[in-house]
Amino acid sequence: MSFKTRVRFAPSPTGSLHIGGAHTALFNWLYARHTGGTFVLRIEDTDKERSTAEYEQSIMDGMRWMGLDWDEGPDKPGEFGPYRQSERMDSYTKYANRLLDAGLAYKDDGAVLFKVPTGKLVTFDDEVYGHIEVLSENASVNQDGTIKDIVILKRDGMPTYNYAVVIDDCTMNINMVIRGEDHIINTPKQLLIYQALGFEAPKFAHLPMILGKDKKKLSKRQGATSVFEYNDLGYLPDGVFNFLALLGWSPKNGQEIFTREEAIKNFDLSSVTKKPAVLDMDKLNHINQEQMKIMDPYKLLEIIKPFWKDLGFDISSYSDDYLAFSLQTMGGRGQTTLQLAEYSDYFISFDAVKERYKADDINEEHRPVLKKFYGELLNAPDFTPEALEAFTKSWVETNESSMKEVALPLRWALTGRKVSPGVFEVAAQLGRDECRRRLAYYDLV
RNA sequence: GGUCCCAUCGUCCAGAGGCCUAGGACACCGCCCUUUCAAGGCGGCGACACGAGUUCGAAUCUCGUUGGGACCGCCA
Repeated sequence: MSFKTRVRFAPSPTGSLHIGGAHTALFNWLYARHTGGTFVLRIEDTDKERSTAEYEQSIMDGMRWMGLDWDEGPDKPGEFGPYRQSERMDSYTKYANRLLDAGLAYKDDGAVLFKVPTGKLVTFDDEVYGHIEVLSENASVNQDGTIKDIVILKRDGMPTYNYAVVIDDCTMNINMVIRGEDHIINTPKQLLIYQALGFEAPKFAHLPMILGKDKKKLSKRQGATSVFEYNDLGYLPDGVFNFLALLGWSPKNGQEIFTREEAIKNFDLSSVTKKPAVLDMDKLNHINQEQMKIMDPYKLLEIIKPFWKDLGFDISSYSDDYLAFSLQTMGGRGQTTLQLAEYSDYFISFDAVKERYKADDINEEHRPVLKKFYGELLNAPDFTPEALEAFTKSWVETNESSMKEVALPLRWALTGRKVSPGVFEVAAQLGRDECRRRLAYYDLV
């Protein structure tokens, strides 16, 4: 018997895709891909006031940015569509009538309410949290503790969340519901509706919350809002992906830096943790850096290009080969794409160097020595890092100089920075002519 | 207040009764390499919330306490 997994990510288009939503979407995606199942994107736009088409678009763009593709959704018709709740009104009224006819629901002020039964023990076995049971009269209560019947159709005719999810998950054949832990408390209410309708409930897997530094639930105001902000801050989709995957989960083999393929292969719902996780930007930085290291240099280049442009650099005269190798030469320095773009600016702009470095630290007594050395260095037969370094080492020895004395000023003249990759690697990448130009500008050759 | 959930280094995770004088990663600190570190190497600091049980033996099981979180909308 073949059983195909069907999971869904069901955001409401009342805001962009934020980090918590991305986390939930990611785990659904991982589960679907790991099991070879189907990942459905359903838009829960029953709040007519706050839902917008722009947010819906933004959420989808955010998911695409993260590399989370869905198999069925508003833009990808499938046999269980439509995929916006606002377009599924027929089923909501149909089942509401069924409940009404059975005497399990009633109308009040134009709304339809589901009558919460008493004395029933509602239980379910969460894939992450284990066995959970709640007395039906405790499933939905007012602030004062009295039973509160569940509104299923609002006065405006739209279904409420707890009702629409049940109808949709059921009619869309969703068999595994993976969502945030904040919904664990809603599950008994939904289960009551499943039972009243005679539906078979899906399995549930709740995910631990992601908390801010203050250990409070991440709100729209707190921390970054949309995942796109992470892009602007310099984070790779792969970095955010890897980082988020590690919040509440870790592969059995202990690997921390992994590709999407590895994550899919190793993903396992049973090893998801229950404890809420605090978002740690330091860790994100580190993972992002590691992801930049293993990323294909030409792909990384395409991501870096816009940052260089934003920084005001014109890179049109450089080949992709030169640019990509320049990034390679950076040797893993920089934690974000933004930093990488900044740190590597001397490969694409001498103006940036000139702005930073005025050569006023050059001791005039030493200038002749430097000129002599750089003059010879520029004429080195082989302009490779190894050859340049070997040449320099022997030169400082025979001329009673030191590496520090000649290499440090060279770094300053070439990069305008105190810190850089090995200066001979930088020189080789810049090329003989460019090195000559820069040294000449500072009157060092 | 009520209901539900959670509880291992500052943070993220390992740990599913003896392998734990609790392991890894990030951060932090120190050392090393080197022409520099924003790269690399090595090391250090640092936790089982508390109390009762159960057991020959508990971070792991049970109960309680404490602490934290979520939810209590005709929002989702």
